[in-house]
Amino acid sequence: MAPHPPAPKSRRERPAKPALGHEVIVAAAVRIMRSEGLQRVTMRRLATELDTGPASLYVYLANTAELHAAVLEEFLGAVDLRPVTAPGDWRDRLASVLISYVGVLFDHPGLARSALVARPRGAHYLALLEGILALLDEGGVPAAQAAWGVDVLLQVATATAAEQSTRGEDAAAADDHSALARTLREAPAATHPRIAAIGEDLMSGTAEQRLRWTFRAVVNGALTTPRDPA
Amino acid sequence: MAPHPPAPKSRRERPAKPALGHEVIVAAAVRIMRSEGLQRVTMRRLATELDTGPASLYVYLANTAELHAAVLEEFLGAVDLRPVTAPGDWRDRLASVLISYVGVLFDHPGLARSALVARPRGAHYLALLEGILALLDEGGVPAAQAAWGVDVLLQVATATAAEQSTRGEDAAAADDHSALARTLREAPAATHPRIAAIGEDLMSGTAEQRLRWTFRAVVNGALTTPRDPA
DNA sequence: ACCTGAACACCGTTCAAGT
DNA sequence: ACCTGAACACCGTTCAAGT
Repeated sequence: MAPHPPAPKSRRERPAKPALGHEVIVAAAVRIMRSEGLQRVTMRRLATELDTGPASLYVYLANTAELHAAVLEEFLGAVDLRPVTAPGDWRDRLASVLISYVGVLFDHPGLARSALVARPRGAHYLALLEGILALLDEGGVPAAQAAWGVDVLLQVATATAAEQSTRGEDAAAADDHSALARTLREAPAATHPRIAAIGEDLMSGTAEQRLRWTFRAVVNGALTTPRDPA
Repeated sequence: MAPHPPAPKSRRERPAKPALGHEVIVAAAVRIMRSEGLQRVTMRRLATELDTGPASLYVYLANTAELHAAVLEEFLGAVDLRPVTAPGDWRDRLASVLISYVGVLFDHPGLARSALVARPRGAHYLALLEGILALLDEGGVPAAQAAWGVDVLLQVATATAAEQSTRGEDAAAADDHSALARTLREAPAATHPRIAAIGEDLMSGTAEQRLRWTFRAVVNGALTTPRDPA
C-alpha cells in the first residue's frame, strides 16, 4: 500500500468528474427522469448532476426539446417488439406492440407530451417503426397506405398517452376530464341533438378499450383507403 | 364643460382599471395571444396586462393549462362549421370542417400543443363536436362507433397541427424533421427491410394531403369497425 | 475546440396580509 | 370575499472569457 504520488497532475475531487459527452449527458438525464420525472430533466438540473454549468450542455444539445427526445429514445428500448415475430393474428400482434408503446409512455408522465413535438430518431424508434411496418405488410396493407398509416397509429397512441398521463399526473387535469363529461351530459338536445343522443357513450370505456378499437379502426381504414381518391 | 368634482371617491388612474373577472382575463389573454403568441400568455405577463399581480389571477384560474384552454376555446369560434349544413358529399364536408380546425390551430403556434393536454369544453368546442357527429350520423356511422371515432379524428387533427406548427415556429424543429427523413432514407435494408422498401414514401406528401387521406381512412375504419370484436 | 461563470430575462404558484 | 405584495423556487439561453 505504498502511497502513490498525488496522481499525475490530475486535480481530482470526490467522485472522478466524468468527461462530458452526448452519452454521459443522456445517461444522466435518464437517471434524473427515473428518480424525479421529466419535469426535472432541465438543462440546469442536468448541469448540477454533471457538476458543471448549464452552458456546457449546449455544446452537445441544441435545446431542451432535443434533450427530451434523447431521453425518450432511451426509454423506447423497453417497448416489447416480440409480437412482431410471434405467431397469431397480425392485428392482435400489432395492437400488442402499440399497447406496449403506450404503456412505456404512460409509465413516464411527460414523455408522451414531448414525443408529440420532438420525435426521436434513434435505433429504438427505427426498430419500432420497422416492426409496425412489418405487421402491416404481413396483413396485406399496400405499402403506400402503410407508409402513411404507421404515422397515424403512432400519433394516436402518443396523443392518448399524453392525455392520459397528464390526467394521472395532476389532479386539475383529472377534474378537467370529469368537467368535460358533465358538460357533455348536460348539453341540451335542442341545440346539440347528436351529443344528447349519444350521451354517456362519448366518454365511455377504459383507455385501453378505446385504444384497441381505435387501432383496429385505423388499420381497417388504412387497409381499404387508397391514397389517391377516385 | 363644467369640471366635475373628482369622481365620487373613485381613485382613478390613467385608463380606468377594469374590474377583474373571468371574461376580462380571457379577453386580455386573447389580446396577448394575437400580438405576442402563446409563449407570452403567462400568468405574469397577463397580470402585467391587467395591471395587477399574478396572484390575483388565481382567484379565477386554477393554473396555466386552464388559461390556455380558455384561449383555445375562444379561437375555436373561427372554425368554419358551414360545411355541416351545406350540400355535397358528407365525407368531403367532414374533411373541410376538420381542415378548418387544423388551420385555426396552425395559425396560432403553441395552441395545438396545449389542446392535446387541456381540452376546451366551451360552446365553440361543443358546436364543433356536434357538427362532426352530425356528419358522421349523416354518413351512417353507427352511434357507438361515431362516439369514439370523433375523438380519434380530433386527436389526429390536433396532433398534426401540434407537430406542424412547432416545425413552423422554430428552426431546430424543422431541422429535426429533415434529420428524421435522412435517417429513414439511410436505414440499411439488411436490418430494416420494410423501411428501406418504402423509402421516401414514409415522409411524402404535404401535410394537407396526408391529413385528407388520414381523415378518409379513419372515417372508413370507424364506419366498418364494430365496437365489440367478434 | 471545448468548456464555463455570470448574467439576462424571464417563469408558476403560494401565502400571509390587507381591504 | 376578493385581491395582492412579496417571496420561494425555479427556468432556457447567450456570450465573453478562459483553458
